[in-house]
Amino acid sequence: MSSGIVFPRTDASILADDGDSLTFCSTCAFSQACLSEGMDKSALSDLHVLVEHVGPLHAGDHVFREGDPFGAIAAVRAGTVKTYMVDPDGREQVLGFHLPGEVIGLNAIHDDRYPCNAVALDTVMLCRFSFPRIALLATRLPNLQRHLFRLMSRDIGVASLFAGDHSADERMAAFLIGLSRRLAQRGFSPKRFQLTMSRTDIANYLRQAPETVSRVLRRFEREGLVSIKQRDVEILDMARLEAIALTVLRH
Amino acid sequence: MSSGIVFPRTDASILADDGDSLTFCSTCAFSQACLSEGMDKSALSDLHVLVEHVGPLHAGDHVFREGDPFGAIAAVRAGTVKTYMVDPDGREQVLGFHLPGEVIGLNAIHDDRYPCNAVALDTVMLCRFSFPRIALLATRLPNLQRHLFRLMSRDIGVASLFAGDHSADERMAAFLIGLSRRLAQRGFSPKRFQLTMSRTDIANYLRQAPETVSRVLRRFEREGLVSIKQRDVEILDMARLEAIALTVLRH
DNA sequence: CGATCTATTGAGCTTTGTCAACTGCTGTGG
DNA sequence: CCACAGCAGTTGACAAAGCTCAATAGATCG
Repeated sequence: MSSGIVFPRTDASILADDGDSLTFCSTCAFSQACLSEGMDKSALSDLHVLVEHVGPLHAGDHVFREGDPFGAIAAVRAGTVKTYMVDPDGREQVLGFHLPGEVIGLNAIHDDRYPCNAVALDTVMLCRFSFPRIALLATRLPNLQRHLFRLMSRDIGVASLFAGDHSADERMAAFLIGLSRRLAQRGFSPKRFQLTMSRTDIANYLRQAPETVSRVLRRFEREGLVSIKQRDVEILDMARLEAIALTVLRH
Repeated sequence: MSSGIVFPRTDASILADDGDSLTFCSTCAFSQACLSEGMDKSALSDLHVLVEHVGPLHAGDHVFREGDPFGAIAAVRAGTVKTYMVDPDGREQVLGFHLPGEVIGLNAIHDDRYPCNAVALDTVMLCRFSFPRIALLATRLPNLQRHLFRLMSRDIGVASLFAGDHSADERMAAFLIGLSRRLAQRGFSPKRFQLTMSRTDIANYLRQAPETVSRVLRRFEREGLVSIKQRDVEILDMARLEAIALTVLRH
């Protein structure tokens, strides 16, 4: 990391938790969410029995590939995972970027195969949960069932956010604000963060040409909305950026 | 209906089932799906206790509105339901069209409110399922839980289908093929059907101007792919239409 | 049978994509 | 340590897909 910005994602204190994480796993998405939804400690320990800690994966390593038989969902503990499909012409379609605390693989339940690829963009740590086992456990733990339903329900909505027809500016603003909020939710700085994905990936995700992404970012910078050095982003005018993103994000 | 085409959707024999439907409900989405997934008859009767049959609703009637407290999901038994959101500028965004056999409201679980509006486009019959009750039942009936997970998982994928950047032709072809396949799945003709939604709604759903929709449809007609009289569609060259739709639908 | 709404068609324009050139990192090997 | 290769990102000029505006045609419903 060449700049002076410190990114908690790679903070040693989080990685150092690993030793204890099988028994407590303080950074695991499920544990945190389940606790906050009132699940008791004994239920949590049930949950941890079926957790498999995976990683570290390195940039380019795949978590799963399109067509693989579905067996498990995974919570991202550290790093960024990109999900994408390859269309019949061989063109890549980026479906999403998944940050610490987020769960991938929920769209594979339907036909028991992963419908997309998932690849690490940087150093990634995961918790894998066998789906058959977590589903079985969910019949005994209504709060866990509820949590799973809510996770899936949210993904339905998220998928339709960027489906609207919005201008390049609106999409980019929404992308940056979205990242900022999701990072903030996990305790990272909402104003300064790193883009772990290439411009090409961002462009693909936003359904634009990489050139358009580049132009919009530079214009945002000229207008004093953000400061961008390579992949390091600083949001300078959150309010104005949020205003641009409003039609996409809706709040 | 002015043309000579008969549309099973409005066929008297289906509507006439209504009297018996509370006890057997042969057209109910859940019943059929659950049966086909190996759920036994006694489980089904449990399910039917918590079903509330709603309808007929008429064109323009709302099933639920954005912000309403979430209480139930609903399976469409007859007719078409359109889901849409209204963005901060007051512009409508069509999220989807829901045909007989399809379930709406799954995206409301996450924050206990419906995130969108649902309105009948024609005469609509519904089965409403109290979600708290069906979730509770699902803890006793693993097949029901499984069915719910699969329904939600599928919706995640569907939402991202039209998110790609595709040409007007590809989107329209995918829209028509998609309708055709979904109707076929429920026993309707895959070659002849009615567009229950306006051109404006189609355009909005496909993120295009109504004029573009009109032009593409007319061109498809000139090229011998389809025949369109008002809202009655006949697919003349399924193979070629599917080929155009391929990059969107992926199979 | 007119009023109104929906759909179609044409003309011009805007946004964004495409193509091409160039810059500047990063990493490797001499 | 520097030179060079290779890739990611930026910038400019141009093209094209699709949008907007405007006018017309057709359908529906009282």
